[in-house]
Amino acid sequence: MIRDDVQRLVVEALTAAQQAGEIPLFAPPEIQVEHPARAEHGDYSANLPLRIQGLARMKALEVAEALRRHVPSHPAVAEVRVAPPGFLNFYLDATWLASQVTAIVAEGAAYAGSSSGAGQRLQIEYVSANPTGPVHVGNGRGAAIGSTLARVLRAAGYEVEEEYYVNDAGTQVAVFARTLYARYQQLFGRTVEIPENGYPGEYMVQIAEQIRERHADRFLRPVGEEASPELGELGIQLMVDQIRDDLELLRVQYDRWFSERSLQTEGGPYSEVMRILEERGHIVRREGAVWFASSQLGESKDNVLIRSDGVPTYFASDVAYHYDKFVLRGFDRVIDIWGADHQGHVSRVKAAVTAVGGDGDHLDVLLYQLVTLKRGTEVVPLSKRAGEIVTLRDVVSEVGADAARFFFLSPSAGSTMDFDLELATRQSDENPVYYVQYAHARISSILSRAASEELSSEGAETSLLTHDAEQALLRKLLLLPEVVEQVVSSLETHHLPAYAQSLAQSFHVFYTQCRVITDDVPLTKARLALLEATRTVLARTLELMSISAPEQM
RNA sequence: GCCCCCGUAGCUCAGUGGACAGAGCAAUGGACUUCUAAUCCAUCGGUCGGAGGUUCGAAUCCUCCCGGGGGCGCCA
Repeated sequence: MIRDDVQRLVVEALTAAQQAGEIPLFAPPEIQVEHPARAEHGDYSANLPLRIQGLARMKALEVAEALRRHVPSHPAVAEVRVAPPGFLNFYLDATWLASQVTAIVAEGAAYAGSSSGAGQRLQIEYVSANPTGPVHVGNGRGAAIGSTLARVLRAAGYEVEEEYYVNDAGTQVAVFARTLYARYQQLFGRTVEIPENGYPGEYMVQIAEQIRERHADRFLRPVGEEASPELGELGIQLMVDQIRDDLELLRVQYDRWFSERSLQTEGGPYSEVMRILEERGHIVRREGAVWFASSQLGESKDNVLIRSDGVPTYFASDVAYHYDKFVLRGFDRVIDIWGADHQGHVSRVKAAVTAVGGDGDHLDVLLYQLVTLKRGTEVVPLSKRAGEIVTLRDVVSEVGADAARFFFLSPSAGSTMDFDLELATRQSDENPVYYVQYAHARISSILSRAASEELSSEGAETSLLTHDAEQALLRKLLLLPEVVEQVVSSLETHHLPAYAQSLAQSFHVFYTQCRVITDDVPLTKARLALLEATRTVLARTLELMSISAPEQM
């Protein structure tokens, strides 16, 4: 991408200036090239002179002047200027800029891809909500972030596997099974209370009904006896099916659903990690429990792996699960996306990964702040145990997958977000996703009209694209590869909706100021080429977020 | 008490070492006989929570304080 070229020019200029004896010899720091905030400062800016003024024992402006004299010529760069207090500013060539539309259209759906992750296998795990209830709005945020990140990382060349970790073991599942059996018995007229800390939600009744429909009274046992384990398993399976369906409504699909219970088979990952930890001296026994001696590894405390009642903790499963990811399946990188309430879990999992033979530094845990659901100013409780359960399905069916995804992706993961149902269901121009999609529909409309008039961009003379609005749009088109790279390196997906909005804005301004189809055939051709490039980039941006790009609205 | 995240325009949020702090929405005033007005243009709006410090340069880094959220050895 062009920014890398500019960076290279700066490096070459420094080397040449040093060889010419105009700047003393020293190893240069990292070269930073950025977009100046103000257009008058050019398209790209290097702060190198300011950063090396001390090393060079020269004034920054003198350094900048020396560098400027040695910047090699480049077809994309029209001019290089020195600006106080010591910036080196690069101005793109208008004709070169316009010529990029051809390159963009040629790349098509592959535009802004790269090979920076080529050859690396990456696993990304997200949502992984307990299968004891439907996924809620907060899970939706993790789902949108995770699935988008997976797409972007694939675009950057990583071999990505998306996974959902099904917590089908442990106490919550047992409580789920007891609740289900109570509901099931109720369907047959028995007066049975659901367990005290069970799951009161209506969905449990529906699952019980599904089971009754398929299996009639097969799971009914004499009064007072416990349910057959099979009933609980069946219930979990039905719950997982529903979670899968709900997530698909948000256009989220996994490569694999990984069962927690599968870790605990004889000689499986769970017993394997316990053996490894024991061998390496990371186990202590105290107060009847088995602990991971993480305080020896710099953690603030030890953590329980097996409770005094003999039941392994969630943490123990997680260690086994990450052992499976890193050691057994050999992923080069692993990304976990968790709600911020799991924050305390991060460092101990990393420590454990390293302790069982992986590398905790190859694990990135992305935390997103929880979502506050609102109706206007009123806060709606999300808890699975509260009376009103607002599921992800409810929200998606109200506002649509496009708007839901755009909403979830817009704020940075570290910011808490309010999801206002009232605002999101209002399908008005306040909703930014329509603004972006409308740009795509407008472009499609013009292109189809051009096609019907047998006009095309073939043989377009792109150098005619000199209007300010055209040039601004062109600059925006060139930005997507940088945005993608930023998402890859920061794992922050919120840059995508922001970019989509600013790209749409540049297009709408262009649309207002420049008529595409006119009697001026050469200009019409050039502008059709620009439209094709814009549609390519806009569609690509939306596709990375799994948001649809409508032909008409 | 300790740890993590957040605090930026009326609201929702970008910007996390660069040049005079931005966007959307809201508010106010304009623009359609023209390829989609779900659009565009203009105006209004900020002691960047507070105080010190580091730096050529701080919303950004460091220290302390205030406010909101989350977490802290046998829940997940």
